[in-house]
Amino acid sequence: MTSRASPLFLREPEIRRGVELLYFGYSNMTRNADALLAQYGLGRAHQRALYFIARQPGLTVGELLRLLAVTKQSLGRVLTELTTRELVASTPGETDRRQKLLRLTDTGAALEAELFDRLRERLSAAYGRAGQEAVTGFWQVLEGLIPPEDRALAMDLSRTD
Amino acid sequence: MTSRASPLFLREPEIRRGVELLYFGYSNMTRNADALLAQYGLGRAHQRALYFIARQPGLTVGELLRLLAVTKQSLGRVLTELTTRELVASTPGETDRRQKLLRLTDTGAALEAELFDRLRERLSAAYGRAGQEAVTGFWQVLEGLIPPEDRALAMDLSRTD
DNA sequence: CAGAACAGGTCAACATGGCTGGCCCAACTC
DNA sequence: GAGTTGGGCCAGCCATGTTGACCTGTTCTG
Repeated sequence: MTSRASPLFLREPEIRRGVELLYFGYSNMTRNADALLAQYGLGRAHQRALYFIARQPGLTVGELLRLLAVTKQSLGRVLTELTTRELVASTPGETDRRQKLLRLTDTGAALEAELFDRLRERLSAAYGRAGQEAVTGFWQVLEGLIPPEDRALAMDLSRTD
Repeated sequence: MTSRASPLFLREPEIRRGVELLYFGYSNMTRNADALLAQYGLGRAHQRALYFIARQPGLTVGELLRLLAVTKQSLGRVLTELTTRELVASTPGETDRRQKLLRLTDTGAALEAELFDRLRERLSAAYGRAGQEAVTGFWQVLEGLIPPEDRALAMDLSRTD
């Protein structure tokens, strides 16, 4: 079809390679935290919530919903458990008191740090092997995978870094 | 701790950025095929099986198990459905007749192509925006996320490209 | 100020896709 | 002939996603 006119790196084998690497890379990074999660009797859904609350303390339930792109129901379950176990706490919004501003408790923060270490372990090894330039490319491609309308949301997490 | 001595791109904000982009990028790419899968009444597990069978026709059940890193039980369910719906077929191995060499039927291949198009849509847009150099970096980092002992397995898929 | 819109919580019910453990057959290996 | 291996399949469990309905309280708006 159009492949004759496309640059080499846009042809099927190169796309397939990306699909596979993305699959394997993502799986392996996340799998690395599973053993730890199991010790605490938590699942990946809990980890994701902890992660984003750690990343942006004071975010609202609605914001977290948009980030995770799951239903209120799914998130609710996870959030209730995390709150019951005193890993997450919340305070009413200041300007809008309907909102709940989420944050980690000390225990929650400690656990999140431990979980993050498992991710870091993998990712920083990969960064180190590949080098700064490669890391930049890695970011660029991944950023392009996010639909434009969602991009700001995701990028905002790095706002204050 | 050691962060003072590390190159800038190995510090926490850069690692966090990678974690997030990997999460959002992976989610968005795969989500793009969901509507199509739903039309056929299939799930992501089916797509993954179809994908790898398309990628390496004639691979055995055991090889597929290793690639997907799930249990025999989980894969079995998926494979039975795909076979019943005549999307996947198999022939006994030539040297070892216990093995089943998996391949897609014509219908299966057509469906896989359609599914792959959804992935390609996203990924090639991202590749195009980022450029050849970035794509190389993207590959390098992701490759480093795969534990060394599994790397050969994953890389073998690109053998014949 | 009344009513609509919104943030969040919760219920019941269901689907998907992981998992374990056990047990089976047929084929290959020694 | 005995043990190992490739694959299949049973029952049952768990985590996490979904829908749709409905409730409370807060905020916004005419």
